[in-house]
Amino acid sequence: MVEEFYGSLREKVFLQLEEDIISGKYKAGQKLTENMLSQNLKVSRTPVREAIRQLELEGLVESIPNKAIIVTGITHEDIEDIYEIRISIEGLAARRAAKSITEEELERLKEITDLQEFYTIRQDMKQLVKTDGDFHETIFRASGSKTLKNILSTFHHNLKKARSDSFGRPVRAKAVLEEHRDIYGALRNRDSIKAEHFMIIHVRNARNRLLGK
Amino acid sequence: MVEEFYGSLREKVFLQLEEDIISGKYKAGQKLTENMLSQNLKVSRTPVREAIRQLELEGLVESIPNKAIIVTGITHEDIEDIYEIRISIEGLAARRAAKSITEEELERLKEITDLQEFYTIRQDMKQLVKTDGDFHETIFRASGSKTLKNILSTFHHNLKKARSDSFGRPVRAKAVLEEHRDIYGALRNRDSIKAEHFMIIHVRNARNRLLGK
DNA sequence: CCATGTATAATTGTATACAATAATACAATC
DNA sequence: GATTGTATTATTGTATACAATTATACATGG
Repeated sequence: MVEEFYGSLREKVFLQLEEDIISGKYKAGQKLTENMLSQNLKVSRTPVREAIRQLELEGLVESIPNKAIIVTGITHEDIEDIYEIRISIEGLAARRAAKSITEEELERLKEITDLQEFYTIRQDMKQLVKTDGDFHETIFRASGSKTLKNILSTFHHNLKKARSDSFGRPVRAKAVLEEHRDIYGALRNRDSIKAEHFMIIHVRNARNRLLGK
Repeated sequence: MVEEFYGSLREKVFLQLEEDIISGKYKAGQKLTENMLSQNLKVSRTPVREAIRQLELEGLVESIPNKAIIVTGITHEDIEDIYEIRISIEGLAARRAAKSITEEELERLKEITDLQEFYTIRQDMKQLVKTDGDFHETIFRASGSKTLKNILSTFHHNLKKARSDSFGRPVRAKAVLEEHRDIYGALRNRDSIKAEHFMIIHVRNARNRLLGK
């Protein structure tokens, strides 16, 4: 079943290019042209250009005036950086969320972790990546900080591929589930200290699982 | 003397709108239209749209499909968030920079701090804001981390106005200069521990000077 | 053979025309 | 009077034409 896409062409192009760069279809250093992209994606250059401007700000491409668009991509070092920064600030997001999270958001977290348990048993890696993303996104939205939300959502985007590889073994998925439950429990009790603590541990473990350290 | 602008129209529009939002000319909640902006700035809608997409990613505006562009702006809370996050990660940038900074970049930092001393004596606040920005930008570029550079350059952009207000008194400018010299010295000695330490202190002080805590 | 100038092509930058969508005003109906 | 339907308007979304800039190929002169 093919999933329909209802957004604008620009959004479609943006997501597609992001996917193609993160997945490695377009490799670092590769030169892209607007014509080439608009022909490939069967849209005009206008939505392509708008998408390029956004990718530029995300650091996935570099646009050289009147010359070309160069793919920057996500390097191994970038991933390490992102985890290191996440360790610093995602705990902050959890601490904030413990104070401002709503009952609806807590309900949603519960639903997500239940779903996650279901998919962990089924070993459905694709869905696990999605629920993991949803879990974190709900928390940094609940933090009430636009700045935290902006940074962390970009990070999670850029880690998408790397994380999907990380769910390779069920034992890891189970550890992730337990860590999420710890964080959820702390948020439910509105214990900001524990929420921060568990989140820092979780992100650090996630990094170690991914980078094998 | 009017400063000439040599970049693209899109860049000009982006910087102008960013300035207008950060300075408060366009207030939070205000509705903008592409036509209005293109008429004001005497350019077509194309560069305006591209600029809007970037501002959207920076979180300065919110674009509602087929309806309008709503100004989000920078709130007092956003500024507090930005400083709190900067305290977490700008020290990291300094630590990295201590390891990877080049002789040229060190030379540049020296020039910047010398200039800063000059402007501190002259009490030229406008130039002090600029040199302060240059100092930090040089360091997080020297960190060699694309991710750190991206985040911190956005932060410094968004803090532009707030910081220009903070340089109001010469005693403060002098404190900033001393802190910069400490950081420079640590980087010159490639002492990553001290570089991180002094940077954290500096950002914390900057926040306190700005927010009066 | 190398340097330089020039014409050509490729690419991005901008403007404009038109399409799609959502809001609004207003009339018709109950 | 309230509600619903419809025409109009306003706004964003997309495509295309053209301008400006840069790269490339090639010829020309030393």
